[in-house]
Amino acid sequence: MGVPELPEVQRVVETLLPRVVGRRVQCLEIHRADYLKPRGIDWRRQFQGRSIRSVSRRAKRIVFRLDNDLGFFIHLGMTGRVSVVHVAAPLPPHTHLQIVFEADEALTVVDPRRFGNVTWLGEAAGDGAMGPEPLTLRPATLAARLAGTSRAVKVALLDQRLIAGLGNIYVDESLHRAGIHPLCRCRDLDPEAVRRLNRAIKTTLRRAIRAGGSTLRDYVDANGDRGSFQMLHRVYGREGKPCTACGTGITRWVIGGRSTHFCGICQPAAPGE
DNA sequence: AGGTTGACCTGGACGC
DNA sequence: TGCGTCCAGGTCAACC
Repeated sequence: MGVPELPEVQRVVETLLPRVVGRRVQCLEIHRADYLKPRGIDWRRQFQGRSIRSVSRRAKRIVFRLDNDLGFFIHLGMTGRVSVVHVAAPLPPHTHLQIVFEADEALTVVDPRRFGNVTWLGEAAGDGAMGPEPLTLRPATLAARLAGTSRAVKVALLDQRLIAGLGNIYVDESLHRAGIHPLCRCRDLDPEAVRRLNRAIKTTLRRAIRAGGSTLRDYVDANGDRGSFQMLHRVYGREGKPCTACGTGITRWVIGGRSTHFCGICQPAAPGE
């Protein structure tokens, strides 16, 4: 499991950037055409004679712009990895795409479970349906978006249309830091709780980025380096272990079909739960 | 609208 | 050792 969420994707972008920006594309090696979306794009023609102008992050996407401003993104899904390797190196299993640059180095996309994809954007930004970025989210914006739904906060925070970039790990960690029970209904959160949540999300994500993300099994950045934020997890993956704040055993429930970890003392149930 | 469930995939963990 | 089963979660689709 790698589970690239916002912090992991941020690290991948930071480590990938110096290795690909400004480089001219020599050719594409497409090993699995159905990993590329949408169908019907002539990928080789789009990359003919082009170079990479920029690499950035939008939510969990790695967004590339070519020197003609047309773009594409890589979504790593759950087990996706990117690296820049010499084309003579043995091809790793589950390699779906290689973007070969001059000097025979290739941006290599590997994804065993193929939950990820590479998507052609063209001129579009492609993020119309996505919610705002958590790191720059203002409390009033979060409050307004939460007020529009009665779903459990755990479920809503995983919905990329509400906020884009959080996944299962960082939702659980953020809710614990904010002292909010995962089953709290969004529109029942008072302004003070929303402020705490907004701050908790940012603090959690910033610290995770600083620690290089969470490596549970096999997440690595574009340099092949592992993250260490899993050492700092307060609830995720810690069922039955003592809460770092109060010592109570961490509870694990399935909420919205997702494994959910919380402290029953530090994250009290809302009235009626 | 919100809820629930399953499908997509593979590899690793676990039980017998 | 070796097989079968379960589980992980990002996203989408189906259905109630």
